[in-house]
Amino acid sequence: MRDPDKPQQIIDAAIRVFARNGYYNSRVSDVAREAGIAAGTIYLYFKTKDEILVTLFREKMTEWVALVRDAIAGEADPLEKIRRIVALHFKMIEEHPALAEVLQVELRQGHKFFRGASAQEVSAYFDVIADVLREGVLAGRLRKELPVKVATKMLFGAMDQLATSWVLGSRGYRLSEAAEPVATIFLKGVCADGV
Amino acid sequence: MRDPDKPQQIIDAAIRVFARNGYYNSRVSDVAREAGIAAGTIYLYFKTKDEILVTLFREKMTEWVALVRDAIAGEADPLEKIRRIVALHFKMIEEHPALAEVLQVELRQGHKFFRGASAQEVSAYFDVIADVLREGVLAGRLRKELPVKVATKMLFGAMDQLATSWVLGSRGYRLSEAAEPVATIFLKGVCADGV
Amino acid sequence: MRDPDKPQQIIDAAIRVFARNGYYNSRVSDVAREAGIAAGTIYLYFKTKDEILVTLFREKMTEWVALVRDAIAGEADPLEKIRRIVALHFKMIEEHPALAEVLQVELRQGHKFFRGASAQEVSAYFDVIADVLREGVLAGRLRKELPVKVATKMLFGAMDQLATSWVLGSRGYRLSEAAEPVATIFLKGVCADGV
Amino acid sequence: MRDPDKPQQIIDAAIRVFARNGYYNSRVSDVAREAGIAAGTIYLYFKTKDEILVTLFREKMTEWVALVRDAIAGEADPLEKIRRIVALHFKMIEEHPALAEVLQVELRQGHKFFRGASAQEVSAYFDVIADVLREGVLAGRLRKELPVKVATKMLFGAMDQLATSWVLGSRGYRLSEAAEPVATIFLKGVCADGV
DNA sequence: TATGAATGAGCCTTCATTCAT
DNA sequence: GATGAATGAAGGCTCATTCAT
Repeated sequence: MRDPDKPQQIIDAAIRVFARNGYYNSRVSDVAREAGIAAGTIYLYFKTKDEILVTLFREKMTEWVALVRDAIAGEADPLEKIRRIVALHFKMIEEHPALAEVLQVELRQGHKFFRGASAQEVSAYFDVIADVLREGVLAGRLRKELPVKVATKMLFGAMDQLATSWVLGSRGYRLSEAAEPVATIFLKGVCADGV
Repeated sequence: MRDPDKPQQIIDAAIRVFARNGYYNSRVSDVAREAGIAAGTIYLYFKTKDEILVTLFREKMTEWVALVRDAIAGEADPLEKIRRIVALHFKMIEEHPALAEVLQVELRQGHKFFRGASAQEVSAYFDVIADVLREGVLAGRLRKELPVKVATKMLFGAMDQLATSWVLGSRGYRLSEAAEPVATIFLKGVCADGV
Repeated sequence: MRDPDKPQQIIDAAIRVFARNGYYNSRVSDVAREAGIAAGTIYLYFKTKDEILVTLFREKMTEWVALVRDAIAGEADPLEKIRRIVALHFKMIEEHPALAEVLQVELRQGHKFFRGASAQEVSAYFDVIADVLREGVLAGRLRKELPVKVATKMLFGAMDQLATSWVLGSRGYRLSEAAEPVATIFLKGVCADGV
Repeated sequence: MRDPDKPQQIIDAAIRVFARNGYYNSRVSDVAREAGIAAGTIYLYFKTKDEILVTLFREKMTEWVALVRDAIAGEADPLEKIRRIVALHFKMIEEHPALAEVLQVELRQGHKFFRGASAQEVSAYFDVIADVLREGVLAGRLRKELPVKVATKMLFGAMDQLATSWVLGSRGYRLSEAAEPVATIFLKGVCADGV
């Protein structure tokens, strides 16, 4: 009989509130007010304030990774896959800036929560990228001796920084426009020489 | 304010404490204990807990930028300048992991403090990189139509992600070893075609 | 209020729960779960949590006193009556230790509830004892100048302490075995000299 | 530098507050106000609210037992010792009714705190009484086959009940007046026959 | 009548900051 | 200047009670 939509409503409210003020500067009662419920109600669905953040993080990251996987599933060309990942990454940030803000900031907080608690979800995204890169190497499209792990982090870091600048900045431009140059530069950097 | 070393001692203690527990999970009394002084003494040098963080951030970022500027001052080749920046970035992270942890995490916090409070210092580092890239473009070493701002963020993001992974991870390898591949991939990505 | 058994079920559940955790450390929902009903249902039969305790107390004390009265009704000898009271007191404790625990502890709480709320029921038990003692005095079996009120409290206190020790202790012996020595010592203490 | 009188002041305030409202109906801030300090200050001296109660209990019980031991130390006659214990017990209750109320009520709470936490202090008082009774038996003043443990609990229970009635009642008489009859009845009950 | 999700007042505890010494 | 005891506002969480179903 417990409302199955409540947890989602609470998480969505939390995303907005945490994005606005940061996790530590948000009160549980703020999240409740934003969700249009009483503070006590939150504790019917989450044991602690921390759990809201961890759940939020896991859920969204899992969705995100699934979405990316789907988006590249039908594509054969590894290079094109990379282009799609970058485009999708920026598109998602643009459409969910509040979520982006929370994930990016709190992901870095690292401490407590994400060391372990969500290492799985984060590394899943890294795996998606790394898999594509390995695929490209095997297909001869990327440099044979490419250090995949390093390149993976570079691509993620590059996307993440563009996203962060946009999210924390004035957003006076379309982030999506950066997708093509980012992909191009990265791919040029990792491509096999004769390609 | 007789003792001119106190503020520095406090900041150094704060770096260690904040790196260990994060800003919000650190108490002012923790910083005091780490610095070997009484909690009240901190308030002779800093007005609030926040001010410790802001001061810390500004000071260290300023030092950092000056260091980087110096390191590339004597070098004419823009490509080599980039290689030096990457190498120095990783070297500094490796030598001051606690500081790195604080800067990286809190830089992302963005909110309150760094929106404005330290935008100047951060953007100074971006400027260093962007200047080198523009130099490279003018010299014909980098692509003529290179979107410098994007490339700047990409390089910073790539370095920052490598650094973050290393800092928050088990540190079971030398971060410096990543400098060469990172620089190489990036430079390949931004180089003028015939180079 | 259709179901006439519910209040009783709730009270019985409350006895077990309160005995286990104490009144203040028991939740209404604990009592509900123990009774196999929903928390809200309790409020169909009791106005507040306090009322459960007061009702429980009154009901059980009334039963208790009636039982004691019955047990000594057919006995003519006042001394034998005292022996029976002691034996019965210990027997009841032994058979209903959970109830005993609740009554003894909460009886002492005194505050709020029992100052007045249940003074009647408690004093009824004292009255039973006092009546027997007065009877014994009149019959010349007990000391003529016996301070009946004091003696009443002494006997009750003695029984109660034996019971408490047993209830809160490891219960590694039969409380009933103490009935004879307790009665004997008390009666020796209050008997008329020549008897 | 920490004020060595504060813990005592807090405990004394707690005694008054707990006596007035009971432990569970008292707020830490009530104790603070009664002590004339800020609520937070209490936590400089006690880790939790529970600790106040436990400390209070231990400290007072230890003092109490020491006082009783001293009072009978100079007396040779076991019977007279009993008389002194009873007189002192009532005198102390009369002089410190708030303390008495707290000890008596919370002693019965049994749960959590006093099962073990203070078993030592309580049993020390029982030991004092039991020792005197054994002494009396050996001296031939009390019945040879007297069940000392039972008699000990009886005497304690009798005194405690008189005290409780007085403390929780209207106190319209002097509790000390009950000392003589209580001692007399008890001693008559346990005395060797020919005495 | 029975349910249990929802409510929100209430309380313990923490900790940045102050200030008397 | 340096100290650290004291302050008290703030917030996470609990749980008795209500009420829509």
